[in-house]
Amino acid sequence: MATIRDVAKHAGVSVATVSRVINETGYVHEDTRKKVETAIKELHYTPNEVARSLYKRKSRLIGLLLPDIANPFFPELARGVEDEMQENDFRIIFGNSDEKSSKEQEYIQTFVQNNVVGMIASTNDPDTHAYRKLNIPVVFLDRTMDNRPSVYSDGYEGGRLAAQEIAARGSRNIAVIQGPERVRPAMDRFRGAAETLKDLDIAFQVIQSSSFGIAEAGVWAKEVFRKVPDTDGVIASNDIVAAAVLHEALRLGKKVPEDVQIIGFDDIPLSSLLTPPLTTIRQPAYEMGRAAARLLIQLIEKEALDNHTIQMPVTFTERDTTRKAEKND
Amino acid sequence: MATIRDVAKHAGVSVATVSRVINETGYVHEDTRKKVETAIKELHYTPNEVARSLYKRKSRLIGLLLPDIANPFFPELARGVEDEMQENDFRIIFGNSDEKSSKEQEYIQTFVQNNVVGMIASTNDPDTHAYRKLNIPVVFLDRTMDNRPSVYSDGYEGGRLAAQEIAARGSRNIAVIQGPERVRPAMDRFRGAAETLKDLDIAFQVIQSSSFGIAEAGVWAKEVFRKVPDTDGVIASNDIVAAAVLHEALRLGKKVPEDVQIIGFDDIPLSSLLTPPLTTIRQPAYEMGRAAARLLIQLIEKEALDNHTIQMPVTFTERDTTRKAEKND
DNA sequence: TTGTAAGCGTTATCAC
DNA sequence: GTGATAACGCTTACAA
Repeated sequence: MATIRDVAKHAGVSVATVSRVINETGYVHEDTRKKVETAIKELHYTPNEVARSLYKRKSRLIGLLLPDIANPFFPELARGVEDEMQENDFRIIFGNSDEKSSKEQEYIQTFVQNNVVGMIASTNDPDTHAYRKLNIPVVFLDRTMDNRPSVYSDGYEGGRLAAQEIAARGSRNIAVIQGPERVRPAMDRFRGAAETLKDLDIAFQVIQSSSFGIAEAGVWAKEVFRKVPDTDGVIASNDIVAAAVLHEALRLGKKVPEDVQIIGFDDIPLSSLLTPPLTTIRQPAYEMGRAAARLLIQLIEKEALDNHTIQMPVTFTERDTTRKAEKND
Repeated sequence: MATIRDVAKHAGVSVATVSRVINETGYVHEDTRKKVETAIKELHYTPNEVARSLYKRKSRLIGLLLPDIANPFFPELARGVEDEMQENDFRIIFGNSDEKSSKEQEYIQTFVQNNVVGMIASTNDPDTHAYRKLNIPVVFLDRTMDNRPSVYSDGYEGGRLAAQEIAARGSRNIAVIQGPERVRPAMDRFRGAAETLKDLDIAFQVIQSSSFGIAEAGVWAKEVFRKVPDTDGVIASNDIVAAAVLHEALRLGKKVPEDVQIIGFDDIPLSSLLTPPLTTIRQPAYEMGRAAARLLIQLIEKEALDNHTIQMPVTFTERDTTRKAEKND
């Protein structure tokens, strides 16, 4: 690899001059600039980012910490983050936390060891010391805490919508699957749904689920029909679980949506490919990722405040696991 | 952030000594080691990886380049890579190429600028100059080239299996969806299926598809039933497309698998949640990711040869979009 | 407008 | 056993 010295020698100037043309900083004569530029071309020189990072104490790297990229909601988020970062010449160091604080700490540590300029995290404990003591900006994505920069969608409203719409479509004995307790958006959704159902005076039962994983989804689905065999509507904690519920309902010979209506959360890409296509509360995951990246960049460039939060809209996405609404216009 | 100098001062020794205890290199008296270790603890010192990387001209970072993390096959791969790397204290800089050579080049460049010690890539052109000139090991994953370190599964055999099994289950007018032409595994699958069908003397028609994306899958699915309305078996280019085909078949009122059998490729996590669950040719994506990471680590540590290739088995995963096999034992 | 040299935080060589 | 110190490749005062 050619270094800045090689370029300087080749162009017959000093390294300082080369640095000046690379960074477009300070004066440099047009002729010398040309010389330097051809030298750079000829030697295929590209600056060593590590040396830069060492001197400036900041890199063009950001850390992205997600619970589990294999969970279909997160790739969309990640893709949004990556696209926005890529367009702004930032690169991403990526890690999965599995919701484990130990892995999280480990990644946070290596992020700072690598001089990342910022971090995007989807964590259950945004308030821990580990984040507070960081002197780089952190944007919390999806999982979020008040008063910290974050991008999320309104889980409570999502839950409310789900309850309202499934009720409006005639379900009267509803099973609500409650997501993992320590996952804030899951709890928000649950609260939104439960409170709305209560207000509407509609009977519902709660099924606990302790994870969002594909592996366990089938278990929660079976649990639903074991605990509430005659349910005519289920509000699932996310689309994976909803898909599993749909699958189980069909397997039991129930008609969807005639016998049971099902509403999911997230609108992962495959939801529309299910049969029947899944009605769900959509979160704009890709856009959330992009928004988080944009916010982080603003924070890095000090163009945004430290408590900026962005709430994205959730939308009722009507497909065919719910019946047509009863007249309500 | 505390530096090695701070630690040295705090412990009343030289930086050299601190370095020795950190890296467990050279002699250091038990007592001084203790002193240094407590100093490290008290100051919460962690070595600056950037400085290390600069001096040693190698980091603990590896580059991972995938076509599109939002395509459900790749998160599994990525997760496998990440888990293995994480366990070996390597971190990942991640990028999506969108199969675009320009993005690919850009990432390769920034990977080397950041001193990555190795790279894992899923690319259509593993043979380009961009890779050949690299002086770090590269493992090609899924998309692969002979004579270069790679991990992939046997697409040809997969195609053969799909054809054989769908034929054994009675399909006689088969639609084979051919994946993108420049994607090698897709072509291998197609060849495997087409040649097998030819050998078996079974009629089939080919539907071209130019991408693996979720967005377009529905288009190819419609195409299938437009071009081959009376087909009784479709071999899809991957599970996404298979899911779309299943969806479309059901929408058209066809019975699956009675009227049409469907076989996919990959076995993405959601395939088993479809109704009916999708029969598919499974690739062990997660294990492939892990294997690629392991191989790369061996290459980095010079424990493996430069042309080491690992072929993973594909397996016929029988679920309910195919009929029970006709007696063939 | 350009060059010299210090410094970023490490590791490794060489004396002691 | 331990400590100075050069070096990794860059940026940026400061001088010229």
